[in-house]
Amino acid sequence: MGRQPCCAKVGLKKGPWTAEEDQKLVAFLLSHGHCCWRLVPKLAGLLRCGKSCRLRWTNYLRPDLKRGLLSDDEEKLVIDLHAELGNRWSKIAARLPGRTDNEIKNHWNTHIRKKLKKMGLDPVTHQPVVPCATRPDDPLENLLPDPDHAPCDEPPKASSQEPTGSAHDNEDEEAPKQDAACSASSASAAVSPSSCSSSSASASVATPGGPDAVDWPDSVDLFQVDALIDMDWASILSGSGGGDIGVDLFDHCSDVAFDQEVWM
DNA sequence: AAACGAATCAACCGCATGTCT
DNA sequence: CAGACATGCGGTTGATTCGTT
Repeated sequence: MGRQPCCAKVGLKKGPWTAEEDQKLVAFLLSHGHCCWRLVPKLAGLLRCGKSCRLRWTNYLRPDLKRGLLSDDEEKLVIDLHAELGNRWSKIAARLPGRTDNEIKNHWNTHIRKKLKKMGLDPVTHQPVVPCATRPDDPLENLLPDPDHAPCDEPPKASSQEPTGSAHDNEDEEAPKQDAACSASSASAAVSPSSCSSSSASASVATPGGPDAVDWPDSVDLFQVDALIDMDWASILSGSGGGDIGVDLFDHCSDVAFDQEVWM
């Protein structure tokens, strides 16, 4: 049997999220945390699949997200970590509190890669680029002005990505638990550890961020969010009797001065 | 001011992995 | 142990924004 698609695709919305959808999702997650993402859209009253909700929360709505360009220090760290870990964006993001794997991946592809190339470094191996002329077997590529697409710029994957299994096996041991707990790729982890959420959250609030930065009100207590994430879902669901969870989704939002207008 | 191309980034897709029964 | 299912991850796409002509 093939696996079920992540959601019954029929009737589910795709594409950019509206402010109203964001509001529903945030209100729901702040009130109840999440148990299984598949149920979140249903319970929050969203016509989205759980995957989409998770992604939206992880990459955009989480209260501890920093917004805006990576600082020089962060960029340096990303480069170092990439040299160490390869394209393991989630692992890299885990070492940068308040940053998401998607954000780092995008930043890498749009900014850092170019920078490294300008510096004459191979963005994959982090070694000085070997001139294509040394590869006479591919005359067509040698004509390309942009090394981006030249094969000589793309060494065998194994050279930079860890040899299958090895790095994968080690990385979790190498990464301190604390850092892992700050993982940007896990919504629950992202808001739960007090050590990182408190620091990164304050940073995110303080950071001017991009124009569309999610401006979380100071009154959002991330420790409280932490607790919410770990709520007793069994009881919530058993009392829900299906779609109706018996809780006003926006009930708790007065506490956090929830205002989507302000965010956007 | 309009048209065009490049750059950016949010979101999607499919596969991998972990967990449960 | 195998199959089903949920979640996580990395690659890719496409809409939007920005800069240049």
